[in-house]
Amino acid sequence: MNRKIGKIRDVAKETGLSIATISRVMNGAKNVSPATQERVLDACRKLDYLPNPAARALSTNKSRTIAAIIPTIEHSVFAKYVAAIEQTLSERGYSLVLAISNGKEDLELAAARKLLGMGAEAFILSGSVHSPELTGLFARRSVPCVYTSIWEPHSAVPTIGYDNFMLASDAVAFLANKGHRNIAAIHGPLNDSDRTRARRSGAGAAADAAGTGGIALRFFETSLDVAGGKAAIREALDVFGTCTAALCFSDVLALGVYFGLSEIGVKIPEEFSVMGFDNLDWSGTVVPSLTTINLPAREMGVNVASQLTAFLESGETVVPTELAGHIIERDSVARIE
Amino acid sequence: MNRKIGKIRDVAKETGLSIATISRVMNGAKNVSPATQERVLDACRKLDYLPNPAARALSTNKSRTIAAIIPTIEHSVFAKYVAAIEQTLSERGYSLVLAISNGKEDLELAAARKLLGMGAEAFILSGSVHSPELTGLFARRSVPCVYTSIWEPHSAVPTIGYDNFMLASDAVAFLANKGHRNIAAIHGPLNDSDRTRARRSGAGAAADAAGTGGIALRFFETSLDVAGGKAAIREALDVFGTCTAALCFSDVLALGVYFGLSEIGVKIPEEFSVMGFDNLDWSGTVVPSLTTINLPAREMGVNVASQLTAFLESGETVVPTELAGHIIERDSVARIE
DNA sequence: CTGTTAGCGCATTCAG
DNA sequence: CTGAATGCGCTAACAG
Repeated sequence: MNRKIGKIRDVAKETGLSIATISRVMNGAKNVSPATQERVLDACRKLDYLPNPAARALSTNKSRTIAAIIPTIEHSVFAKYVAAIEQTLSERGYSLVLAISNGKEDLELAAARKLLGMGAEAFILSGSVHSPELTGLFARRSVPCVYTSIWEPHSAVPTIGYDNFMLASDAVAFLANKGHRNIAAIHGPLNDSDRTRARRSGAGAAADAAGTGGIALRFFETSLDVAGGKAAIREALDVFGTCTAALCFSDVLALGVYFGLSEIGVKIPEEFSVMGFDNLDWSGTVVPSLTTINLPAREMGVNVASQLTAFLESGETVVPTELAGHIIERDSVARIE
Repeated sequence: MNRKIGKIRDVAKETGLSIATISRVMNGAKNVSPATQERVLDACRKLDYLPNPAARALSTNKSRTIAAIIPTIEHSVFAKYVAAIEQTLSERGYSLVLAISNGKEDLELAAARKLLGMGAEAFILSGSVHSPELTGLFARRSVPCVYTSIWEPHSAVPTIGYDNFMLASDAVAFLANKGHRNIAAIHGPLNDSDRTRARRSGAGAAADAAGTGGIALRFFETSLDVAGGKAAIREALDVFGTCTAALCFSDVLALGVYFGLSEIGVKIPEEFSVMGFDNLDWSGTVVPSLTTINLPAREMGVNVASQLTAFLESGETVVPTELAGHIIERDSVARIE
């Protein structure tokens, strides 16, 4: 019991007003005379009073806290995304509680329970695959929730994100259009990510669409980091020597491919083409600059945060939103015959 | 007012017990018969009851929430650090509220106010330079707080981290020992980071210690990203053509240097040596592998989180802790004459 | 424009 | 081992 910190009554006493008035100015109610308003504000500063958040939350049934559970925050587009969420939430007077699931459903569920038990008013998840208990929990308590990094218009839960299937498909088409017929697709663990699975399906579909005698596409699963990319390209070259291009489902993997290739003296793009996914901040700086797919990480963060707060504030229903991703053509993919 | 969610009274009614008993089992009190305990737990599951965090916080005056304000979460060692904090806090039943300051004192202060007003029980900051209002605020309310990423044994606020001055100094000594006499030190914005300033001082001190005719060290300030590193090495080569090595105060900058050098066909380490700082996960994978300084980001996160929760739980005072960083010698630095 | 009053949901004495 | 009563600090009607 910290007796040092001022409560609303102390401010009331100090100003000779009632606690109701204090509460009013703390909440920006309009029906307070400017004079008393000033008086109250002064007293607050003097006593360095801050409303007790728990009491306020108990009264209003609102915590002004939103939870995000993300697969990882390290080496990836998620960092950018989280930063955007935090900023936007912050501007609107909300806080972000963060949990990391490592892509595991059980960890995600546990985190969600904890965060709920911590007062989170809404949840931001990644992807559309979650444990049934989780979705049940949210449904029963009618906790607003949105799935991000994906675009699934028919999902029961609103999605805000990009179409991974289509984007990967576009990437393959792009490569095909440049003359590449044998493509190694390098991706992270399938188990942990429905986004990766969608991208894989999309790439496969595009390859199939090219018809017989069309595109040979082989997949290489690896760890989602630079070392993974490096190992994968080595393997790809080994077992799929005819491939002329690598499509990496993350720029991080592409960076690994760069170094794997550099190590064995293969020149990009003259001898081998590389394409990424994410458009991380350094992708235009590497040499050669990386042709990749821009994912609207920042917009996505801003969008979810805005919509969720708007819903919480005024009940505006969250509208599923597709954010465009697009190919950024730079120098790492060559046209070949 | 969500009338769907169960309150403690509903559970009491359901089990025919009193709310006090329910409260007891929810809090793991020992003085409850195993039988009733079971009964209560069943009812909780059935009604899918979760204690209201605000009410609980109001009663106990504890929110089980810890705030971290970090300069950035993108492209850097901070992501790893934050992940470690989150995991550790999570294991101990605490939540992490995150705010990003971009290294600006005013943003940091604003964030702190918000987080305090949100119920954060303790704060994790980076570096030792903070606005006086901030420190005053914490002091008056006696909010536990620790400074991280630095080591300053005499600081009034406990620090948990590494000695940036010493580490940078060691790095210069290491390079000098390899025969380098003209070194370009590349770093991010000085204004935003006392860690950077400490590293700069340390590097300078080491150079001076080498005495007259010793080390020529020139500093290049740039943006803290890959592009910044690339631009800086170009400038360094331009105005300090005699330098034979670049000491980068972040691996991210070193990566930029790699590409800047690659672009103009300068070979590492044969023609130019590069040293980093951070030991990011990819630093051993790049080609050539990067000689850098390992910063104990993960340990630091675990340490702060553990100590802070221990303090909140049982009042164990936070003990300032120096975490060792050390040089990881790999292939990017050559010995020269 | 300002004051009074009644809970918000739970932890916690204190009895029994 | 269990129940009844009190109050945490604040917001939100409702009065005036």
